[in-house]
Amino acid sequence: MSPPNKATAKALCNHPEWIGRADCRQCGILQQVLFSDLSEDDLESILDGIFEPIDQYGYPPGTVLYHQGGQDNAVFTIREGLVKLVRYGPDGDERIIRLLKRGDSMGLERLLGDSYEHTAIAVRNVKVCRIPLTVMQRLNADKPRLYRTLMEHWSACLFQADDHIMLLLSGTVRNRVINLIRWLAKVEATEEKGKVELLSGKEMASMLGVTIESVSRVIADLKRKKVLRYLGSSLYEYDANALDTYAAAERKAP
Amino acid sequence: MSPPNKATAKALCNHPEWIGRADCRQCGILQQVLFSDLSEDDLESILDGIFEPIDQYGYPPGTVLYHQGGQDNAVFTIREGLVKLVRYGPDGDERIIRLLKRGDSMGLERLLGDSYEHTAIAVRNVKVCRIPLTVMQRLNADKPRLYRTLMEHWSACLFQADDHIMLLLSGTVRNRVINLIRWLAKVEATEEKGKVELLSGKEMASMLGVTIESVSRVIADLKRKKVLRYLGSSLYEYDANALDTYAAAERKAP
DNA sequence: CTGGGGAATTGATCTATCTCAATGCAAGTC
DNA sequence: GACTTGCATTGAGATAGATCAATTCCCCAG
Repeated sequence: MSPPNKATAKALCNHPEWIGRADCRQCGILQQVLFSDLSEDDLESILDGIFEPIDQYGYPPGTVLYHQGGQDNAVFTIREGLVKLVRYGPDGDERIIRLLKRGDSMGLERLLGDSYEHTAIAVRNVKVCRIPLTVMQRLNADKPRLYRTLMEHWSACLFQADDHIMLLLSGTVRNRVINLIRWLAKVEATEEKGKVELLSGKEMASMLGVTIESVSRVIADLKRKKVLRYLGSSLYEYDANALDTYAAAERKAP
Repeated sequence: MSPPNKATAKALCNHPEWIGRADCRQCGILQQVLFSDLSEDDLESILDGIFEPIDQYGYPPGTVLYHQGGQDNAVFTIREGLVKLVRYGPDGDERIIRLLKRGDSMGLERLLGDSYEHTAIAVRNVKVCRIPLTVMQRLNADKPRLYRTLMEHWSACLFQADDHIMLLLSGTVRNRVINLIRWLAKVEATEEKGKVELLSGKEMASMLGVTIESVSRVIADLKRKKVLRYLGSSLYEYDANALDTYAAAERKAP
C-alpha cells in the first residue's frame, strides 16, 4: 500500500522492463479507461482472438516511450506515473505540451494513421499498457460503442490543453507555478493529502513558458512564507488554503 | 466568385439570419467535413428521415453562437468566416482559446453530453450549419464510419491547441504576432495571395496573451519595415519572405 | 460635410522577468 | 574522502513588455 522505498523503485525501474501480459479482465485501470464500455465477454474475445498481445511495461524517469513523427503501431494507456508530451522548438528547446496521468491515453493519433505528434517521455516511474493498433481496429469494427470512449479521451486531452492555456500560460509566474502545484496535487493524490511531488525546475519552466530561475524564486518564496515545506526528494508539504490566497492576491484591483 | 462587397455583406449580416435549409447533397463544404465519409444514399436518408432539419445561418461579427455552459442541442460546422472560442478569466477578461475556420466544427462536446466548454463568437461575417444532436446520434447509430470523421475533428482541434501553445504563446511578442499573421494568411487564402485581414488589436492581444499596445507596436514596426502595407479596413498586403526573415531573426544567438 | 466615439497609435515610465554569473548542494564515482 | 557532474539557488544588472496617459485615426450618423 505504501509507496515503494527508493531502493525498490530503483531496482524495479532502472531500465525499460516488460512487466507482463495484460489480463484486462483483472485490470482495475483499463476497465475504467479505454475499454470501460465493453462487457466481460467482449474482453474475453479480445484476449482470445488477437494476434498481438497487450503488454505492460515499466519505465524509469526520462525514458522515451515514442518519438514525434514515429510510427510504432500502438497506443498506450498509463497505469501509473506521469508522462510528458513534448515538442521541440527550432533551437531544440523542449516544450512540454501536456502532462498525462494515470488513466490517460496517448498516441491516439495513430488510430487515424498520423504519426505521433509529440515525443512521450516518462516523468516519474511509469507503468503503461501498450495496445497494438490491430487490437483497436478489430475492436472498433466489432464494437462501435468503443468509439464513444475514444471520443471522451480526445475531449479530455483537449480540455486539458485549454486549461493549460488558461491556467498555466496566463498571468504572472507566481500564479502559473501555483496553478501547476495545485494540478499536480490534484492528479497525484496517491500519498496522504497535503503532499506533492514537484517536477524538476527545468520541466516546470518548460511547461509554464518561463525560466528555471523564475520558478526557483517563486518556490523559494513560497517556502519562506511557509506555504510549502520541503520534505526531501522533491516532495513538499503544502498549505492548500494559503496557495489559494496567494494565487488570488495577485489579481486584486486597487 | 468574388467576395461580396461591403454593402451586400452588411445587408446580409446585420443580424442573425436564417439562410436556408441545408441541402447536404449540394453542399461543397459539408461533404468535405463531417459527412465526408458518407455515400449519397446515406445523405439522402439523412435528409428524408430526420425530424429536425439542418439549417444554415449567417451572423455578423460579434454574435454569440453559444455560451460556455450552454446546452443547445446542436453542433455546428463553419461554412464561411472565422469563429473564436473564448473563456473568461476570474476578472471577466476574455481569453481566445481557439480560432475556427471554414470546415472546422464546434460544440462536439455536446455529443458526449457535456455542456459547451467555451463561448463561441463570430469574428467575421460567418455562415454556419447547425446540426441537431438527434441527427448526429441517429447517424452514429446507422453509420459507424462517421465516428472516424468525428475523431479527425477532435484531433484537428487538439493539434491546433498544441500549435497555439508552440507558436502563439511562446517567445517574443513579435514572433507571436508574426506567427498569427501567417496563420491567418494560410487559413483565409480566399483573396488573392499576399493579403490578410487582421483581427482587432484586442482580439490579437487576447489570443497571444499580451497587451493591445504591444501588438500595435509590432504591427507599426512591420509597416515601417515594409513587411506589411495597410490597404484599409484591417486588410494588409504582406511580404511572406520578409515575415519569415523577421521571425527567424529573433532567435539568432550572437 | 461635420462631429462624436471607439479603436489604434505613440510616448514616457515602471517593473516583472530574463540573462548572466557565481555559489551551493546532493548523488554517484573512483 | 575528495572529485566530478548536474541541478537548484541567489544576486545584480539589463530589458522586453506592461502600464498610464495623451493624441490621432477611422468610421459612421446625422
